[in-house]
This record gives sequence, C-alpha cells and structure tokens, in this order.
Amino acid sequence: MRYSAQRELIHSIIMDTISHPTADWIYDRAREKMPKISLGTVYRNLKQLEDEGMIRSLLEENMTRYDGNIQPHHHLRCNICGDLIDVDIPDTNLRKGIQKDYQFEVDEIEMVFFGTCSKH
Amino acid sequence: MRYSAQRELIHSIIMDTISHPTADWIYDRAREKMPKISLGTVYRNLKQLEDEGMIRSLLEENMTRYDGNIQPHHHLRCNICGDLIDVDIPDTNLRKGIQKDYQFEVDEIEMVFFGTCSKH
DNA sequence: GTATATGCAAACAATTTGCACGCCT
DNA sequence: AGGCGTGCAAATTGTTTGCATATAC
Repeated sequence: MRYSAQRELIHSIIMDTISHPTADWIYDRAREKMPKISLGTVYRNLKQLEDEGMIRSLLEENMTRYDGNIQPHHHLRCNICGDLIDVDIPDTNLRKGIQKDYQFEVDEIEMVFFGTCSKH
Repeated sequence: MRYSAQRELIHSIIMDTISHPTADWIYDRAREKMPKISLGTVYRNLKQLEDEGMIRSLLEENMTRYDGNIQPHHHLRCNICGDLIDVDIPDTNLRKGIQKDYQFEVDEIEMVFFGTCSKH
C-alpha cells in the first residue's frame, strides 16, 4: 500500500475522534480539508485501512461505523442518545465456556450492551 | 394486527428453520407456496412480526437476518461455513459489572462469538 | 363499510465499481 | 515507466414507500 494524502487524512480523522463515525461523516470532515475528495475514495480507503488492521468496522443498524481503537473491546449503546461507548471487560471465562460446551474454537467476541447511559 | 395468509406463511417459514434466514430467502420459500406474494409484503410483515415481538432481527454484514427464537440468547458465527448457531449462556454477572463500573443501565446484551465450529 | 394488507413498481440509501487520468515510487 | 490511487458517475444491493385494488372483520 503506497502513500496517499487522502488515506492519511481519512486515517487521522478516525484517530482524532472517539465517536465511531460513519463513512458519510468522515467524508464531510475530509472535504473541509480536501474539497475535491470523493466519497468513493473514502469507502475504498476505509476498506483498505480495515484490511491492514489500522481501524475496525462496526455494523450498526443500516450503516457501518468505524473505530480507531483496534484493541479488543466491546460497546455500550445508549438507546436514548444513540452514543456508542467503548468498554473493556475480560472475556476469558466466557471464551473458555464456549470452547468447552460447544466445541467451538473462539476467535473473537463482539458484545454490545444496549441500555441507558449515565447522562440520562 | 389482523389476519393475513401472507403473514401466517412468513411466520411459519421462520419458525420452521433454525438457519436465521434473510428476507430474500424467506421470499423464495414463500413464493413456492404463494407465487404472487411480493417482496414488499415480505419486508412489511417481517417488520410487523418483529414489532409484535414474534420474531427478532439480527444485523449480519449488509443484510438483516431473522430469528424465530425470541428467548434471550446469543450466537456463534463460524468463519468457515458462515453458520450462525444459537447459544444460551448466563450473562447476569456481565450485566451487573457493566451496571456498576459504567453507571449504564443494561437493557439487553448481544454477543457474537466468531470462530470455527465443530464441523471443521 | 371501513380500515388494514397486498402486489407492483418506483424511490431510497449505503456502498461498490468501471474508467480515464494523476501521482507515488 | 509502471502501477496503485483518485474523481466522477453510473451501477448494485438491501430495503422502503406510494398507490390502486383486494380482503378481513
């Protein structure tokens, strides 16, 4: 993967926020700095950054959101404000239980806790 | 919600499989029994059945899958064959931990375990 | 009789892709 | 020079919606 100003910009936009943005939001931010950037380029680079393991993607309702935090972690999703909050909880026991009870070799766990955040 | 043959058919198709089908798959099955049914009707009824709590929906990649199992449960997702398997694990401790550590009132938990199932 | 459900096709929204040109290396 | 990356627009895909007709109650 060779250098491109567009990709660097897109990556920095994701790293500079904790808000798990959508492709469209990233596109808008990117256009502020680089007005001629195209939405196709944004999508292509998001996919590429994900393939390289530099960002992660989350499936949220009908859109994909992107997350610059590549450490294993989970999410709290507030039903009132829609906020998605990173949360770090140990899942070793869970993993072992599944491994044993279902003869399923766990690779990765994705948990979302739906509910009401402390702001409400 | 009043009776309709289409809705009954759609519901029975979902209840008769454990495969977490997509709208399109359900549409194909439904047309075998009722050739003139439309895809719009399938979508409308899926939404309605979900609103009534008779089925659940799962966000999988770019499509929605439907699940006739409305008991709280989680999923194993095999990276090789793509199968989605129901799994029942207690999450009470997890729930309490989140409640306490993040002042977040948990309503519902969704867990997906990615990995390799016993067939491989 | 009246409101809800249907079939059909057109509209949508998120994402992907083909192509000619541009810019890293 | 050669190939990856870009902008642009058109294509795809999953889902929703408007409308006239049909059906449950």
